[in-house]
Amino acid sequence: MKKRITMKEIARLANVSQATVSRVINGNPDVNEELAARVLKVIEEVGYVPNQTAQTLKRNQSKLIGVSVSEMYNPYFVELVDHLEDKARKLGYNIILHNSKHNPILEWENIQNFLTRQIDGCVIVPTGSYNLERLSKLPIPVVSITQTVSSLDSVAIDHMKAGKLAAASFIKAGHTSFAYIGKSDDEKYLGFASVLYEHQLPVSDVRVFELEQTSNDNFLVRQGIERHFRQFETFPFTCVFTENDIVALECIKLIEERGLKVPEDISVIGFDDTYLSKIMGISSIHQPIEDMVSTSLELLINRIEEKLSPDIVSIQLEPTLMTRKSSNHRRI
Amino acid sequence: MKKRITMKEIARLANVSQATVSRVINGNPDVNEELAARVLKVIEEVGYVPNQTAQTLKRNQSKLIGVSVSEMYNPYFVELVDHLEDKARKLGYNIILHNSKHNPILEWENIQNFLTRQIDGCVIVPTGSYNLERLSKLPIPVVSITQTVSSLDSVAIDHMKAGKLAAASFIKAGHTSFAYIGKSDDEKYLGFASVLYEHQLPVSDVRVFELEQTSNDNFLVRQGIERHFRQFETFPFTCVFTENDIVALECIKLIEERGLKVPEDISVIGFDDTYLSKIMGISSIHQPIEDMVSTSLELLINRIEEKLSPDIVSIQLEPTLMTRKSSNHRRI
DNA sequence: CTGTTAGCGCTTTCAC
DNA sequence: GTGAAAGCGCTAACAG
Repeated sequence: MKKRITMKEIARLANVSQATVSRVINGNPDVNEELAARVLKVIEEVGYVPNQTAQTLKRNQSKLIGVSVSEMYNPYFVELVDHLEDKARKLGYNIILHNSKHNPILEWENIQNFLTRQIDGCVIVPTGSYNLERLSKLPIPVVSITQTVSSLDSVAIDHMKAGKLAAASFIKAGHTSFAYIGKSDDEKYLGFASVLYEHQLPVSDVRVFELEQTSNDNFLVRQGIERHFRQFETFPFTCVFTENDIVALECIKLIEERGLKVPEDISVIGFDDTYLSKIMGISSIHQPIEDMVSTSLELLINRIEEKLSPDIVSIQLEPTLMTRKSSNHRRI
Repeated sequence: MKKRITMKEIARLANVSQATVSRVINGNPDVNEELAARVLKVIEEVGYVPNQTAQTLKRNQSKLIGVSVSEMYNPYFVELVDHLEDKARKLGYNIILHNSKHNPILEWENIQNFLTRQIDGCVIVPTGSYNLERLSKLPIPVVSITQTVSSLDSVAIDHMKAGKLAAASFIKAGHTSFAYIGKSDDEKYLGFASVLYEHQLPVSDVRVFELEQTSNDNFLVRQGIERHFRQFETFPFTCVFTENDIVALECIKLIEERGLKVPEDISVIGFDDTYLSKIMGISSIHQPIEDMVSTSLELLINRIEEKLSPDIVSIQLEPTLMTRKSSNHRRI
């Protein structure tokens, strides 16, 4: 490797001390203008860039943020990463990205790697609860994004509220028989069910379909839904709320392959409001990604700079329902 | 910030010298077993992780690879990033990600930032030719991925061949009138046209539709295609080859909104073979992403380790056509 | 086999 | 205002 130019070299060329070069670079105001100009000129000429590694070592801050997401198949997480990168850069930080692939072991390895890299803080989409305990004991701040967890600072939407929005929308459109595809212990579903309950609708009749795969592999998602749907000659529900947009899309395709129409026969509402739902005209619960990212980063950086009381901060943002073709139909 | 534990501290606790701790960590075989065990025990107990920043400074290698992609909307690039991260990690490297958003200025800023971070090498999806010159003069190796460029090492598919595959497939299915949506100076199109020419089909009649946006915003893609399509009462072509899957998808939607059927009336072949085409049953040119990523990384790392002759390496991989519903129809 | 020492590139007192 | 010097955490000769 060609040797990179160092500050020492700049100092030699500009005929000043290394300390002065450092001062110029860091914008120290009380450097003689002429000297500063000379240094800047040399820097420009040789295309010197400071060695941030050395700065990190000396300053004991890397300006690096670890980002761990649980997957990249769902476009929702991609948008998250993209905004995190962009916003972090604007705040003077870089991100170092890891995909934990829903694997807690890999997640923990990644965290260790982050530590090794001297990251200043970490934004994480947790794989589950497996590492939360250790995560909260890390010597650096950690913010959980998209999931509210009790042991960490977190920024997420109000999932309960999201479920309520979907249910309310279905009820308003005249639906009386419901299905939900996703985990039954998810707050989305609790919110969904609670609204039905409030309207004295038979919550116990809601068809809840649990899937092993809800992303990663569309074929498996499809198979999972199909397995559940196969048990019905005719569907005992007129609307479906799904855990994410990928599931919603596969669900709609399966319904249409039966010769039924969406939304006329069955309405569908997805989750995440990714471009998948936008392209395909699928109604979906919108998560304000940019807000979530800005909020997370602000929170994290405040923690890094130790400006906050030690209490855990838990921020919940408002979901909104984007109604599109797939649920734009009134029953009876 | 809580003070992180250092090697010195481990040395003190294990009652050995710092150098010995270093030897143990780096797996130096000739350390007394008993000592090694003692050191390992302390490391385990206090949860010590080495400071890679210091290692970087000392060893003059960061084990960091810069990755710059031109966008994240097209799922193709996401897959690329995901595999790069995964594969790099397995090779002992981490990636630092930047999105240049098709902006050469931002791209160059990102590169400078990479340099600052002491990356060992860089994998880039160039925004265009704007920075290629400077890129080739960097003190670290750079590999262009997905695009073959003359001034840098590169790994890409044979775009010419890809265009040929699409054309050959259309011709075999009996098509005689063609359209292409994408840049006309793209090798894809050159390959496409060359096959028509070989078959004595009227190349000059091929409808070439250039788009300003081919990703980023589906609505704009849609509008772009629509603007071109609007000029026809009936389409003067029976098949369309598109620059990427997003364009293919929007194209199909617009055709179907006209009451035409895909593939019966018009066949469509996309590009990239992303999950979009898989979900939607769109025929597409497959790029062997994993191969491309492995090859790029191998090449890059060989460069980093200076095991290669200085000649520019240009690797072209084979594209394949994945035939799905959107082009699965034989004319007459 | 193990400890001592120099120094990676930078920032930051501390003198002058 | 500027330079000299110490030291961030680690590795790698060099001695012993």
